[in-house]
Order: sequence, then C-alpha cells, then structure tokens
Amino acid sequence: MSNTNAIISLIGNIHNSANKLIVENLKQHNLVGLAPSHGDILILLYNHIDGVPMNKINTTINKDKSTVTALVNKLEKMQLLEKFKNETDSRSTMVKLTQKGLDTKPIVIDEISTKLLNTTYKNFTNEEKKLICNLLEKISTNLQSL
Amino acid sequence: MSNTNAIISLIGNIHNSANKLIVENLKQHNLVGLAPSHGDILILLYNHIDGVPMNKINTTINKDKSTVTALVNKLEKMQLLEKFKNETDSRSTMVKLTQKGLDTKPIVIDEISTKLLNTTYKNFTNEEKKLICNLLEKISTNLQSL
DNA sequence: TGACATTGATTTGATGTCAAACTATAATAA
DNA sequence: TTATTATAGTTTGACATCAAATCAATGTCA
Repeated sequence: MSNTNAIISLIGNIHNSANKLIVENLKQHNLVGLAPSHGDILILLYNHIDGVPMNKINTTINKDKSTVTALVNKLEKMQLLEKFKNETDSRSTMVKLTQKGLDTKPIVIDEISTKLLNTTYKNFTNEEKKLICNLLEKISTNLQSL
Repeated sequence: MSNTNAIISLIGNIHNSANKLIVENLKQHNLVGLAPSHGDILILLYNHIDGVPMNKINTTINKDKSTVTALVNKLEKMQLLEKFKNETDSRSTMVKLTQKGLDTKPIVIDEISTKLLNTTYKNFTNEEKKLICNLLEKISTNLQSL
C-alpha cells in the first residue's frame, strides 16, 4: 500500500541511491573520491571543448559559486581540467578539460549515465517514462513557485 | 518538451527545493539553523513519546550513526530533546523530546509538512498522486537492487 | 567461565555545501 | 573622468555527512 504522503522521502531516497550508484561506478573506473557534482562538471565540459567560465558552471549545476571553486580545484589537482584566463574579461576564470579529462567521457557518458538511466527505468514502458517525467516537472514547478 | 533522460536531475532539483522549503519554514518559526534531517528526527520522536534508542533514529532517517550523533547533539544543545540511558542495555543511548521539543509539533507537522505536501501536489488529482507514487516506488526498488 | 564476535555509540578526519566577507575587474552614471 | 554599482571568483567559517577507528557493553560458543 503506497502512501502518497511519503513522496518527498521517496524522492530523497531515490536521489541518494542514484548518487551512490554514480560515486561507486566512478570509483570502479579509477575516478576515486569524486562526487556526483564533479561528474556534472565533467559532463558540462564534454559539450564545451573550448572551455566555459566558472559562473557558467555554477548556474548549470545549480551550486554556489564557492562550492564550484572547490569542486573545480579538486578536478584541477587530479589533472582532469585546467583553468585559464578569459582574454576579454580578466575577472573571469575559464575552465576546460585536459586530455585526461576528455578520456573520461566514455566512462561517464556511455557507461555510468547509461547504466543509471537503464536501472532507473527498468520495467518502464515509454508511456510511463513520459508520464512520470511530466508529473515530476509539475512538482518541480510547484516547488519553485515560492 | 520533456526529455526523459533528465529524470535524475529533475529528482535532484525537487529534493533540493523541498529541503530549502523545509529549512526556510523552520527558520521562520524560530528553529534557526536546523536541517531537514533534524526535522526527520523530531517527527520520529513525536510518535515515540517515551523515547527511542539512537540506532532506531539512524535506521529510520537513513543516515550514518555518526551523523545522527551530531544531529542529536545539536538538538540537545537547543534543548529540544534529551538523552538518557537505557536501563536494560547500558550500551544504548535513549533520546526523547523535552517540552520545548514537543511544542514544535504543530509547527513541524501541521504547518511545514502540510505546506510541503500541498505545494508538491498542487494541481494533482488523486489518481495522479497514486500514479506518481507507484512509479517512484518502482524506481526506488530498481535503484536499490544493486 | 573465558575468548571471541557482535552491537551501540562516539570520535576523528575528510569533504561537499552554503553564506558572508573580501578582492579585483568591469560597467554605468554623474 | 571619477565615483558608484555590479559582476566574477576566492577565502573563510560553519555544518551535514560519511567512513574508519575506537570504546564499551552484550552475546555467544568452546
């Protein structure tokens, strides 16, 4: 019997499980000590080969700019990306992947993201996928209207 | 147009929004500096007036026992609860609400939890509520099967 | 009964996260 | 042009969280 009051904790549990899956799979591919947010940054950078400014990262992954500073510094220390100065605006720090960072793409995209999605949607019809996404969109909108 | 690939980040966003709502509402009721997990502990204790052991808390709210130690210590410092020794097992630390802790019940339950639920389900039919909860249950099961 | 294993909780150390303060640069207005 | 305001990042401090190590008490098995 499903109690519709438990939806928020249900969502919390799913979020945590997904995060755990991500972190464990990163670890299994030698990307030890990375958090889901690091993965989010990598995914953003795969699509912006020439680099993005820091503030593009924090707006995209929805984290505080100071958080992004720390996350990027860690990835830099692991030599997965490098910082460089924006030519046209010297306030701005740009970030791009190194070759080592680029090499993680098949792992992060083809393996982990795909696995996560397949696991999530196991035993789902296409109709159900669309349905739940639409309902979740509605909830997301509801909660952001405050 | 909704992309079913974004479901995990959608769920993450909802989780974050819900947490923000909880924290802000707690703050507005003089419960400053409390996190959602503190609220989870309070809710558990409302239903166990005579107290519960620490390990009951961490299994219920799904957090590491060391995390619960810190959370409970904070609530104790705020005089919302008190620790006492289990008579029959002296390894076990029991926790129960103080009067001040009990007084938060109408705020946490009647105000915040209700508001969160109403906001979440705005423009939802009962059918949709059941539907999304069932689908989320399925996802939760899928992700825990690893 | 005594050794070993298990369980309950705390401590310690590391890290993601946020908010606030701060620095530096750019943009705008007077 | 100078003063004010806005923007981009970093630093600092606080805290939730986890994992691993530790400690204490209970359970179990020989």
